[in-house]
Amino acid sequence: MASRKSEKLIHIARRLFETEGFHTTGIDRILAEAGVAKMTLYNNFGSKDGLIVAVLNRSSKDMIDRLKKIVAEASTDPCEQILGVFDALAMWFSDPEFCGCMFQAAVAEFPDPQSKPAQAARAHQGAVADMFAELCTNAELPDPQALGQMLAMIASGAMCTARQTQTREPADHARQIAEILLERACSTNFTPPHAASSAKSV
Amino acid sequence: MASRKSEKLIHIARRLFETEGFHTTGIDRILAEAGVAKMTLYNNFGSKDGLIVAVLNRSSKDMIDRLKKIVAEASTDPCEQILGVFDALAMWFSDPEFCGCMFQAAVAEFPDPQSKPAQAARAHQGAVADMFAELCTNAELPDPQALGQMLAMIASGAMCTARQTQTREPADHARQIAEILLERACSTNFTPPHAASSAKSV
DNA sequence: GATACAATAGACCGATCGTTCTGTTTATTC
DNA sequence: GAATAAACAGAACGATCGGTCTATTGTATC
Repeated sequence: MASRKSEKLIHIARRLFETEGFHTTGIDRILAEAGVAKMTLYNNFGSKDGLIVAVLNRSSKDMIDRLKKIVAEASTDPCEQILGVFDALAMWFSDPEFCGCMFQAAVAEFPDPQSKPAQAARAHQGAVADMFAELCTNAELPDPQALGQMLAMIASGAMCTARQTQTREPADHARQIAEILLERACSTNFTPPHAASSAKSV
Repeated sequence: MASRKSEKLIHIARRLFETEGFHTTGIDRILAEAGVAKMTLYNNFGSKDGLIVAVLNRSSKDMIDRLKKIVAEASTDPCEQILGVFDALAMWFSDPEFCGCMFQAAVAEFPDPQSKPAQAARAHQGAVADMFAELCTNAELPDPQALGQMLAMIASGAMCTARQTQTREPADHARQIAEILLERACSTNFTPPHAASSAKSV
């Protein structure tokens, strides 16, 4: 279990699914590039859909882990950390190999909301929103849950627009919007996070 | 040309592509539901890809025309009109038959940026941004071009998140963000459109 | 060295896909 | 009513797909 072969399959399949789509990428293509026999795939994942789900789950975990790490290394200030996510997006979009968010593609290719890939995409969107919400909580911002969802939505819009327009601009726009949003949230009704010594209201 | 049969094909194909995807929807299925012969499709559109492009172009035109109409009927105030777009999104998401934005799906299913469907999607995103920019110009907001792109990006994020989460919340969040953005844009460095008589800065 | 098990290559299957071809029917125009 | 062209139904094509089956090879453990 978790053999070297199935790891290789996940790794190769992820790259192919990302760059060429789920339906258009045939099983034979994955097997050839991974140098793995067909039966190994079916013994480990049961079906192509099984492999797809495995790839999605792995990708979600990897992406969020990596984001948290980048963000933690970027700054100790919670608000700066939130903006760091959008800086990471900008770097991602600048990569010539950038080809959009896998999970948005998964939802598009598997329209049935009950399908496993759609569920995985839904879970991923939730995980991203939760990550943002956690950072908002750290920043002592009001209503971190809603704010987290908004930030995740802005990030989604940036990813999808970057894919459509083939530019990195959306990341910068998204960062600006996030800045404005955080500024507003800070000044509304809670203690400003940057002036930590001030008295709490009421 | 523009015969009743090819209109029927576009109409039926649009619905099927929307609800079940481009690749998973077979030609035979479209023909059966449209009650059209196979050769009629190939005589009118040349290929399945030709039909897909025709559907995308038609959808883009329809969607933007309809949006402009809704917005014009909603209010005469340019800022209110901008927010009206997000109200329209909210209504769209509430429709139980809502299944996401066709153009996002097209980009996902046709990863090659040079492909015709990808180009159509890029053109559509540009058209939406232009529409927002025009409204921003009417509202005498600063840098309407960039603002238009931001608003289009927020709308994209809402559509994509609504699809993933199967909720209408994203539309409300998007509207809130748009409000904040407009508020900021009004008060920054230009003459506030609502208090037209105030002195210009500097 | 024998046993057990995983992984191999590759033929094979049924189904489906987009597309082409054939021959017939319908509608339009003179 | 004849002529032209469009739309029709449906068989057939080659290709590809996901998945199964078989028989062989390598590699551990006892």
